[in-house]
Amino acid sequence: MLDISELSNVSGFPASKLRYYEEVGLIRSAGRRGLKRLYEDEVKIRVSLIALAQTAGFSLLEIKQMIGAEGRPDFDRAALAEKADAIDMKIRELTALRNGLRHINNCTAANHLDCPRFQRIMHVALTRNGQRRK
Amino acid sequence: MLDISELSNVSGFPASKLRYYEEVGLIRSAGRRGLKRLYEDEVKIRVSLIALAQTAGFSLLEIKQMIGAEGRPDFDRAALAEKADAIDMKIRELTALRNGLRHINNCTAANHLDCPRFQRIMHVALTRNGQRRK
DNA sequence: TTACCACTTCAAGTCAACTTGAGGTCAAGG
DNA sequence: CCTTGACCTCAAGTTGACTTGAAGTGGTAA
Repeated sequence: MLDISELSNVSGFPASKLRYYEEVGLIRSAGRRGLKRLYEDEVKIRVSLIALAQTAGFSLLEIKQMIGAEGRPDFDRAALAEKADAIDMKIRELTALRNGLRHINNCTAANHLDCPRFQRIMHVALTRNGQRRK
Repeated sequence: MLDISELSNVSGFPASKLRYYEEVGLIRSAGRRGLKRLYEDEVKIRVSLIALAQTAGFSLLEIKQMIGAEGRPDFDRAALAEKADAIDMKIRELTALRNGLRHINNCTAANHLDCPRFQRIMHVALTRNGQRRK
């Protein structure tokens, strides 16, 4: 059991953020000492996961679908598989983007974006683009 | 040369978004016919790149550092290399996250987040977390 | 027992990234 | 020449993800 300042210290998240996450149901406190929140150790991992998923560009709502909202009510396997697939896609896109940037960095073409080599590198990522838009 | 509705069609972005991107300097119109914007073909790739980088979780400001703001003023190689490295990191984290989710999906442990196998999968991504926080 | 102070709540403020709406303009077709 | 409609500008509104500030509370040390 740790209180909010301890969790704040190990996670690097300000207390306000942790309270906010609790409010929206991403984490939960196991109880109170007086009016002060007490968190289980598990929460540390949850918070790390949240940070991780966020840098990956997922919204708090999407993250909720991944790591679950309330305490236990078993994960939605279908949603989870879907998210995993979405991440797979993102990885492929990011890989293309990274390769594209690295290519630009030692490409001599006048206009990098028009460079056919660049466009070939990015091809997979760029062409799927029209379809992705809702 | 294409006008804003054509660009909107091929990119899937509403015209308002394209005007906004122009306002903040992510794209630019090559001129006007009357008061209507005209875009060069290059812009299509730029817009795709923006979409791509956005799903990867980069802010418009960061994207500006990758694909450049104005017309030409050569890319900042250092910044570009840095971004490529950041993407590399993200790829590693996403890979861990994906593997973690897939593991959860056929793990029988009561509390998935406490499952040692899960934690080992996520280890790389989770431990770097405290350091990442500014 | 009282004072301290780290916590609490709740409302309001902030910032990025857009969207919406009102009112204006101008090239093209009739 | 005149209307039409797709574009324009600019201000204000929206949403997600928080932060900030004012006012309250209650274990703990003195």
